[in-house]
Amino acid sequence: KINVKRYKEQISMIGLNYDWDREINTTDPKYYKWTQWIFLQLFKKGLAFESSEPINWCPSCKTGLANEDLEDGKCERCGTAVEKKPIRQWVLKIRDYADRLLEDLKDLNWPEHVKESQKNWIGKSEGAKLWFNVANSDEKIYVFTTRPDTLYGVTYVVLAPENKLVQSLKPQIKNWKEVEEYIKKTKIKSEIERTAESKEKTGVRLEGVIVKHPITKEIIPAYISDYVLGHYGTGAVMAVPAHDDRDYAFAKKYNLPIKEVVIETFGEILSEPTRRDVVKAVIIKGSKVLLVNEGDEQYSLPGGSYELGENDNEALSREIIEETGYENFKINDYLGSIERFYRKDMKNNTGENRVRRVAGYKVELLNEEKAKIPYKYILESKWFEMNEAVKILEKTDYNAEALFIQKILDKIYSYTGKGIMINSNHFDGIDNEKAKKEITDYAGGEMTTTYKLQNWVFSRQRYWGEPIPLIHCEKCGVVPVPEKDLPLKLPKIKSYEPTGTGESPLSAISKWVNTKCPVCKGKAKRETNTMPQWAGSSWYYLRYMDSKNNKALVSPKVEKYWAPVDMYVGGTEHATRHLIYARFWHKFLFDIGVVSTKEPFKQLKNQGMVLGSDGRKMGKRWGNVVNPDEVVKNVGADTLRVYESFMGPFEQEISWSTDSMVGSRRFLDKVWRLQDKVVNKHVDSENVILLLNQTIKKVGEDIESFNANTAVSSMMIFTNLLESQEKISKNTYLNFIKILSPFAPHICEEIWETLGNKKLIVLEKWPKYDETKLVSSKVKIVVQVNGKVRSTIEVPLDSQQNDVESAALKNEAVAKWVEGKKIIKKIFIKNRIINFVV
RNA sequence: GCUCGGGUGGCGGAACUGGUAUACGCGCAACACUUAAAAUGUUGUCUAUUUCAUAGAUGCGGGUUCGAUUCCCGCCCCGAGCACCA
Repeated sequence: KINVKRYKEQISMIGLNYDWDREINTTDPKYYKWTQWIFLQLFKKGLAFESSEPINWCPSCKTGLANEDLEDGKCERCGTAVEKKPIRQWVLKIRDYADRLLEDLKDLNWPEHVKESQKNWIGKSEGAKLWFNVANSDEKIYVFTTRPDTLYGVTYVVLAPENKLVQSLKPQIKNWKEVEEYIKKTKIKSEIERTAESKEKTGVRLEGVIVKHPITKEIIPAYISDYVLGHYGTGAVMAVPAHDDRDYAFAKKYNLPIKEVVIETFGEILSEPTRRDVVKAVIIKGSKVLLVNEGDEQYSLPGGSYELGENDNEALSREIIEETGYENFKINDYLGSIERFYRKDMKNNTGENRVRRVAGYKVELLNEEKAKIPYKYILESKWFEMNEAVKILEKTDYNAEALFIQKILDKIYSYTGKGIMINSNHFDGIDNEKAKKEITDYAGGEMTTTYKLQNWVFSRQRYWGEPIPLIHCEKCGVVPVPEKDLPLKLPKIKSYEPTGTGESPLSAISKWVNTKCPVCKGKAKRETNTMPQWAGSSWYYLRYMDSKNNKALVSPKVEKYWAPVDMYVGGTEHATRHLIYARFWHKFLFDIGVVSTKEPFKQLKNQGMVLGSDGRKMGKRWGNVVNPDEVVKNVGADTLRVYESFMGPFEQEISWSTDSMVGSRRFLDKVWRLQDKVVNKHVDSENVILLLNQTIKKVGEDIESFNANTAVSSMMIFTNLLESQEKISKNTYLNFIKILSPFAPHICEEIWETLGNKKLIVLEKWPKYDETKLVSSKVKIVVQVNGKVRSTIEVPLDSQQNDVESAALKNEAVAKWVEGKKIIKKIFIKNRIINFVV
């Protein structure tokens, strides 16, 4: 109460006012009655459920937290690293609204980055659900994948350590001890540790678990690894090392097979090409790579086509020796294949339409010894820096081969792009995008959608918070508190300390906890968890519309009149918290007919924070807080208001600068002194009349578009003009005072009264500007020669091209540049510019 | 790594739809008023040069155009969001 009072005082001190009749307080039982009412509606619609899954637990605050309450895996309030702990809790099914929350973003007039944040947070991902059978078991391993097209490339499956399936498979797991240990180790790792170690993959094979590939029926191994997350998708993945970086890293570490099923294609796909497959070597020496000269300024990687019966290694070894002469090398990583189409008419072609499957290998040169007698196919070879070689190859017919070098440079060996299918039976040759659905169908899976958005952990084990209005009855189970009994108030209590056991402090108040079941009148206990701080703020804007209504949270008639909120201003930190929760509740209230709009806030703006003069967030920590009381005392409330308006764009963070503030004070002093020039009857010059009308227009528009800084700037310009006048008409001055009054209400009221007005200036209407007096009868025209400004001339408004031209050419500064030259072209834009091209 | 913003004087920042870049304010300098200071006013203040002028500057490099802070392509830097999301 003390804080509210103080805050109101400060607000009033700087001349801001609100309709305090509508004031609300989310902690007032009269208000939270309706917060509880909304919860009951959610409960009745099955959107609130009890769960005891592991959730984020802050050991310092001793309470569970929602995902949205974390920052980098730490508690947003105290910065403590959260743990995963199974706690009985109430959860809201915000996920059921994920699609609508995403879809309806499109029509909102919100800052792009806020929409983007919400989009990321919701994290919609389309793919397929597939399953793998486990031999000698009824269990199936379900996986979610966005790449069902790569199903033939699966060489193992991985379960999240926390996946329940691991427990069900226990009888078959021969190395249970090892597996159990790994699960334990994962559990104690905090979320941050788990992601921090992302480079090095770890895991344990589930020995004895025989998994069958759904199509090929091949037996593949199963692993658990913490690179698979329990709470996303199905908590299990099919691993395709050839087409996923993470699977590749894991496969390399545990020596698992890598099977390529999608390859990139180059060139246009031809009908009836001749096939001639080749194998190519990326021979590395330090940061350099060897290219061979194919003649005609064409370079390529060494290598060539297979001879009868040769496998990749044999063909490659032979080709390297033949083309480069090097004899001692080791063939290392397979770099994947590509398919390259060569048309007849290409530079280095022998006259047939040809397709080549090009397989690449990384080759290590052991020493630079060459064969004594050169082979007849030997080519001139040359070492290049790898990134240089990429550029050279890209200019040749062999451009596709640059990809192999790029893979080494990027250190990424899996291919995640588009292409055509290979090694996939009858799906070979088709486009991988097309294969997604076809292979899913063939494997008996289904296309599905997953979200990153987690359901909302809605209960807290704190005292402060709205009690969740539910009753646990021994016979009837969970029963809602009857609506007529709302609000369910918090009991008075001595100790607010959290218990730390995962139970709220309320659980210790037996008088409050023990109650009767509203259904069977038998023994029952109250729910002791409370709601998070977000609950009351998720709908408060609706209560402003009808703050005193005790029959409904808002009457439909009133809601129809006011809603939705036209302009909502808040900090950017609300992007993935309050603004998601409020949208969710609003949509729910829409579904049950309480509100008439799908979205709560039509337009959103993020105000930029005023930072300390050191550029840091104001706070005790840095001792850089600017106290408004002091500022008002020193320079006045109006100066503070003008300065804050003028300092910069509304949405931008700006450092406070007491030094710059004097400009605003000087401006107001000037305005004050202008009173001395005011004369009752005076005809202002055309300049003054024009600028007055322009300024009225601009300030009005700037206020609407939140550009207070340019509004103030234009008023300063006008003031400067008035200052240069001997006399000013009272009418002009008073019109100006009217438009200044929202920025500097105190001084303007004073001037208004001094000049003989009886009523307050705030009651005055916004002045109208005269459309006919916005533009001068003469305009300045910029004269350019070859696009360079050479002079400006003054001509009557709306002068025709001919008149402007002759006037411009008479101008000395222009004539100088045009003299003796031929004018090729003239560009004329009315009232703006004339440009001679010579 | 992906996505979204942004980069303009010594500083805060302005510039409509491609049409005089640097408005307005701060700071700084000189001058006027004053015994002096403050306050106020006047003038100047992007850079270089040969300073009545010319040339070059809106993160860097290209392009389109008579003309680009504005549009297109490639890069660099800063801020924000997400991040082993299968």
